[in-house]
Amino acid sequence: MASQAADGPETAVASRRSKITPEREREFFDAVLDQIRESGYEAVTMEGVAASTRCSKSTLYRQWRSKPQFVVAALRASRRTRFAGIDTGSLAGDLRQVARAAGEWSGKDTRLLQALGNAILQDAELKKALREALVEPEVDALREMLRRAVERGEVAPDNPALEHVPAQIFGVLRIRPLLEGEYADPDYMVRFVEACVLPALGLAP
Amino acid sequence: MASQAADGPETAVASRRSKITPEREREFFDAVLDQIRESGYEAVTMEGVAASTRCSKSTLYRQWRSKPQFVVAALRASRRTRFAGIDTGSLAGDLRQVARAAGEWSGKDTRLLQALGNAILQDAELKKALREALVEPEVDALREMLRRAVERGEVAPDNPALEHVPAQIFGVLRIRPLLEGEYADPDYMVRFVEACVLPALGLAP
DNA sequence: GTGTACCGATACGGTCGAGTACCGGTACAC
DNA sequence: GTGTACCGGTACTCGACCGTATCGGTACAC
Repeated sequence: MASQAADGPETAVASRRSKITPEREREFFDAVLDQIRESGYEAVTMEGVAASTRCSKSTLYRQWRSKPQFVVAALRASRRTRFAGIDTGSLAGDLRQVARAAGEWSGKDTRLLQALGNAILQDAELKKALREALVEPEVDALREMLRRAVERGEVAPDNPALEHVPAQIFGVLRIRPLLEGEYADPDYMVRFVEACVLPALGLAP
Repeated sequence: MASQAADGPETAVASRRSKITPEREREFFDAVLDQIRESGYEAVTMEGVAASTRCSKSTLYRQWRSKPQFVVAALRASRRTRFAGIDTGSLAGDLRQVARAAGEWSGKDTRLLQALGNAILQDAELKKALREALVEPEVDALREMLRRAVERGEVAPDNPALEHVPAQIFGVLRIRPLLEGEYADPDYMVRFVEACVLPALGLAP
């Protein structure tokens, strides 16, 4: 936020005549997110990030006013849409692809979600950034798939399972480490979609 | 752990000739869990707990060696089985009861789970205590219901949705705050069970 | 070549909380 | 009544980390 200027689509920091290249900025962001995944939000220190990227603490504080703002910037810059673009022609096919993709990045993203744990309960800005980076783009993409399926007549528009598809998929991703001690992998996610999501939508596997 | 003796089924602290009654101990545990829910594990201080229960920090450190061990003891003492005892005669009835019960305590327990966030990634003892207190008893009770249903012939023993029922229910509980901004309530949970869990098991609502 | 402005390094002030030590008071045992 | 052992209160040590200040070095502009 502090690093975003309203003067064009160029990268954030370049507009402040900083010598930090976008690639260098990416290194900072990757480093802080990695450390969050490893040690949790509270345990991450600006000194640790500075050390691991071989820059000085001053540099980080010059670009971002505080630790929360730094992390928020890192999250915003990591916004991704991994489900967008999936369109196999059938809902079952789409959801299998979603399951595979979700299983691929489950370890990294679920861990990040978990490691930010109580931090997002305390910091509304952080929570918003997390939702916009990791959750909303994917939910939107899922809803778009479901809309297409309804349009094609694969699923009745009033099927009550429709609204729960995102919760089913993200919920299982999130909870599996706690239930079974390991992150959800692509095979597991495909089995889950075929065993639970598709039948609830009235689609035979 | 430090407060558990192997000399009988009596309460932990009494065996150490402490003047802390079990009721008083319960106050300590409730206080620390409440503060965790409110501020997160890292932000909870022994001083804060002592102040809110009008005891001294010394007392807490006399009974429990450190903050992690204190929290672990509080979790162990809060072990509950809210699903055990549900037996309506049909799986659909059982799962509706489960949904209602889960919706009731969802706010408190989901919040606790979230607030312990990254702490359980760092402290294996804490993670174990949390699983044993909040997760395993309920999962066991669920599995027992499903076993009875299979025995009654309501569900085919090889139905692939069987193994995913706990993940579906706990997953949705856990993820809803992030997706929709509010905890799952009993009505929502019942709708979810009827729209997704029962159909996947081949049971018409 | 000179100025400017950012870089890395380091040192510093301030805050906060874990865990310890010590104190006087008091309840209970015998 | 005397001893023992725990209680609450407070003061303390110690370490960690946020955020600031300062300084010499250096790349780029012109």
